[in-house]
Amino acid sequence: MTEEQEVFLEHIQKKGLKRTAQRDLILDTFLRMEVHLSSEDLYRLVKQEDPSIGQTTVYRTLKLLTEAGLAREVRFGDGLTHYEHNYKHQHHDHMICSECGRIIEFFSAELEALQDKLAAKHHFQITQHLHRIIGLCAECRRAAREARKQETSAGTQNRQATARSRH
Amino acid sequence: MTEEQEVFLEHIQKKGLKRTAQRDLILDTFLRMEVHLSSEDLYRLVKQEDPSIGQTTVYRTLKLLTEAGLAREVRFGDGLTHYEHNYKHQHHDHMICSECGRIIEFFSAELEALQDKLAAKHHFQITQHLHRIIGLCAECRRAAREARKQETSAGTQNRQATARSRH
DNA sequence: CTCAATGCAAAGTATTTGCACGCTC
DNA sequence: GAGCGTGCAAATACTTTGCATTGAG
Repeated sequence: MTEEQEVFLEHIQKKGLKRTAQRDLILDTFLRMEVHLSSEDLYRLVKQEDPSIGQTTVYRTLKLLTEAGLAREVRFGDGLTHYEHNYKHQHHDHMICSECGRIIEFFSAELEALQDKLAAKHHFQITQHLHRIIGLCAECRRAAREARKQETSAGTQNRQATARSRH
Repeated sequence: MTEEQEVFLEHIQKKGLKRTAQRDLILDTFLRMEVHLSSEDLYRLVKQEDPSIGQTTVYRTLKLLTEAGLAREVRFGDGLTHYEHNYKHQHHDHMICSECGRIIEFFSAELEALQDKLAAKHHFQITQHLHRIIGLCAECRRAAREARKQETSAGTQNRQATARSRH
């Protein structure tokens, strides 16, 4: 019995809910994956193990895990709700490559501290935060550079620079 | 003719599109509002002026404004896409009160610089970023404190502390 | 034996798309 | 006049809800 499972059971009991095979399976599958999952992703995985399980149960269980503090909702702006671990996992934020979709996780104590300072200035009490940086990852930058080089050497006139607004 | 309108026209022309009364009206209405608007919000406003306008046109025009660099999409996690000004408006981020929904805009050069530093460390080229802090605003904190005081003075036993995980 | 949980289907929401007609350029 | 723009309705995509049945405590 892992610590997470204990946390889950405790939450279940405190709320007068029931332990079921489906919830156990969904939790285990969720715990096994170390990356962000959408409900859909998790549903597919869980279905491999128990094809009779319903999409709805996955949705409901993910909400439950979030309540229990085991998972945390993350929205990347693609319209899907993703979930990631939230129990004894150090908080981190994300850089998302708009070209290849790669997600880089990062953490900065300095950034967290600065954030606390900003919140204090506005007498704001932080519960949660979300920091998402979108751009090009190292690899896609290299690819873009190469493509540009090729084009130039091919003799075509230069197009407008590829710089974009930085927000 | 405001600068924004010129930017819009230029974009329209560059893409071989056409200027229409609807687009003008939507742009004007958008420019007049200084706060975040969802498509729905803007649709309602625009409809007051021209009841024959369609929801779809508002959606399409907002995409157009975003392309032209006049608007920027913001998702607050409520499932709606909001739009805010993006032309010659200093970039800012948001603190959102989970109690009353109030949105506090903030900007910190220090934070922006730190962010650039972190991106550089990962050889990441920033295009865009989103920083959202969720919690309680000053007013709702005060209200919560008062409520707690009342409860205590009423003689009921203390419940568990209201501290939440800070992520 | 009671009440919560499940799975299905249907409903909801937010947004996009197909299409016939209308209007810019 | 050619082709984009518009509004409507229908389609889509994700998530939630109603309900009868099943199952845990």
